[in-house]
Amino acid sequence: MNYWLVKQEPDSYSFDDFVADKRAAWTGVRNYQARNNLRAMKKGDTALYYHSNIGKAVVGIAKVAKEAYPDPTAKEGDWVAVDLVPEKALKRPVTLDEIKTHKTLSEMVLVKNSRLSVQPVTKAEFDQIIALAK
DNA sequence: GCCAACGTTGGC
DNA sequence: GCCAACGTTGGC
Repeated sequence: MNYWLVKQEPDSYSFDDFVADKRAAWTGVRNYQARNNLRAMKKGDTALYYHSNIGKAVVGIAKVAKEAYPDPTAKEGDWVAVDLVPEKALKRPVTLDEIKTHKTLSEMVLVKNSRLSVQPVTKAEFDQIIALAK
């Protein structure tokens, strides 16, 4: 089981929207690194849901419901999408500020390469985020 | 709203 | 194949 972090601007698709939909096709990724991460996702993997720009916090947890398939929104090029389902909202969002101040989390891709929209997360990082959310 | 960081594009 | 120019992202 692997851990991931997906990023979304709450203005365009918040975690609440996601929960209301019960399932989302994660389409529109047009970055090679992010695409490779999508490809590496396995059904049942866990992903943190991060709100960029507004909030700047991890707000929820999602599960991979369907592994990578060709992105239907891509007219050309070799792009993929996955399907995600919401698992649960965190009791308390874990903000980017907090993440930066924690030693275990300061090496996260989120901090090092903030622009990557689909990123791997280590188990240690994941566990720490969950602990902080309580 | 600004701007730094990064990725992509295109001229050479 | 290099690198300058450009566009986009996202933190501030």
